[in-house]
Amino acid sequence: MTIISLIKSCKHKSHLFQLHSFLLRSSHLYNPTIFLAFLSRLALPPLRDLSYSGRIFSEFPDPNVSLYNTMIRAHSFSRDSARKGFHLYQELVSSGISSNALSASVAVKCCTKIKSLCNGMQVHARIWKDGFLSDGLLLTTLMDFYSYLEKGDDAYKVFDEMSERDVVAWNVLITCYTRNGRTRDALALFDKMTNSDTCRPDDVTCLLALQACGSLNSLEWGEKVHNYILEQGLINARNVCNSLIAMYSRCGCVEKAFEVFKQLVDRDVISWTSMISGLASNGYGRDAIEAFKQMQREGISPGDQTFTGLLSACSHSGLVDEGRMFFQAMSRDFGITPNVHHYGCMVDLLGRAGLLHEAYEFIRSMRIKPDAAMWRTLLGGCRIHGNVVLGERVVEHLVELKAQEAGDYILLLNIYSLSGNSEKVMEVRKMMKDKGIQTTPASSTIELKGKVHEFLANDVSHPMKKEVYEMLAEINQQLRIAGYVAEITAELPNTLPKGKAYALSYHSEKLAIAFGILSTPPGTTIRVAKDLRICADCHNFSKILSAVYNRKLVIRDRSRFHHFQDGRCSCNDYW
DNA sequence: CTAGGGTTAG
Repeated sequence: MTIISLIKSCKHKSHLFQLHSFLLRSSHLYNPTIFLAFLSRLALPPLRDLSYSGRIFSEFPDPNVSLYNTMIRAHSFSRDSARKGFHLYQELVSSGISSNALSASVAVKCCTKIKSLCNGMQVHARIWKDGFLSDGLLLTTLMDFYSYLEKGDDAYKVFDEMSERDVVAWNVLITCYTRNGRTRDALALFDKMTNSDTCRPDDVTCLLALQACGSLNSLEWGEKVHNYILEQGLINARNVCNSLIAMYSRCGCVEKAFEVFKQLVDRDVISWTSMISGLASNGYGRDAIEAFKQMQREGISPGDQTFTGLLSACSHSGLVDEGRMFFQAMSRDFGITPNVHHYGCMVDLLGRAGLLHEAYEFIRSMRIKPDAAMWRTLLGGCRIHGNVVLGERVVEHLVELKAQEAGDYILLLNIYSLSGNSEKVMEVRKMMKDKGIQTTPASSTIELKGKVHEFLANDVSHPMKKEVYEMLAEINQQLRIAGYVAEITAELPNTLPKGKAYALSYHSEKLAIAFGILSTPPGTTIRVAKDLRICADCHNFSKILSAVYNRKLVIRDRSRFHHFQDGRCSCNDYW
């Protein structure tokens, strides 16, 4: 008994090693209970040592289920070892030792890590055979497995067949919805839980709901969840507060995010990172940098995502020198090796600032292989600065990666169009047609009374389409009086027979804005989220609209926010 | 016979 508590109290691997030789000498190690305690300490985090524990496990004369389970679990923590974990499970199953529900649970976990549907289904079949289907914990793991592999229907099926469902099972179901593009259903589920008396939302449920609100740009929903959190006294949970900060930031309300941040007493890296990223994406680059400095003064060390936020702050605000400095400091002073996101921010930073060749050289000098997203970022820079030569070269890289998408050709098209090369524009158009490149229409969403309305480019599906189009015509007229001229760029993928200017006025964001003007009283801020990048014309349109209609307008792009007010935009020339 | 397993925010 004392030996087991001794094992449990080991804080360092070296202590465990010392203990190991003692246990060997005193032959305590052949006691299965003691051996299990020792193995668990050595194989599981925080002291996890796979090779050492693997060796003593394989040397143990007659391993039992628990020892196997511990080893399988030990392998389930990382992608690299999870395959081995699954093999151990197979070994266990064929060894004649009877496996239990826990064995299946940790095996499923391994399958999730290696993303192997077929292995997971094998385990599922075994669970069925062994009659473990009444084990809630095991089924929750299984649900998470299907959800992670984007097999939503299979996850729902498991949920359906569960006899008892606790909060965690519900939470996994919500996660499954958000992961598989059913964000609105996730919120509906949250609602259902608040009204049920059997399964009330806990902190994790709230955090998942907030995540959904953030991705839908649904401020009203977010506030509703916030109220629920206050009512239930969940506001003291740090994970909930951190999610609130992220939600408000993602809805374009940095002020509210900051309020939550201020009231949070024990801020961790995630709190700071959320705040920094929120400030960054909303155009407060300098404040993001200040926050970063304050964070260090308070003794919180930054993580890799903190730098992603910080570098994107620099790129969105055009702070080139600062960005370069932080990028260097990151590995030099903080020991964080740059990842794709960091490199991407730097390419964006240099590209937006017009240092296109430097950006190109930067990509070539990277220690990782550039992915399509990286080249696309540079292509965006070429688009802003109208660099045809480099743009063509970048597209070649994308072709080489076999990753060209419709959006890439559209960007190239824009670049040609900007330089007035209409022949090339036609050529690209033809090429897209020949290659059969499908363009999915852009989408913009706007929330009204808790309901999210979606508009596509040239949309005719909305129930209020007639009013919306009439409103847009009226807005166009009003804006023209104020000097708005539709900018003819070739942004639109789907060319309509009636010509560009026509098509241009039916961009999805304009429809959403018209709907917003139509259905909210004057003075209400209009919040629109768009899945792609806002185009120059819509940007200009929004600027003038904010003055003429005296409205605040917040548009969330695929990467950032545009706050329009009094004829100006928060991002100035860096659109 | 013990113990040991599930969701989660940047």
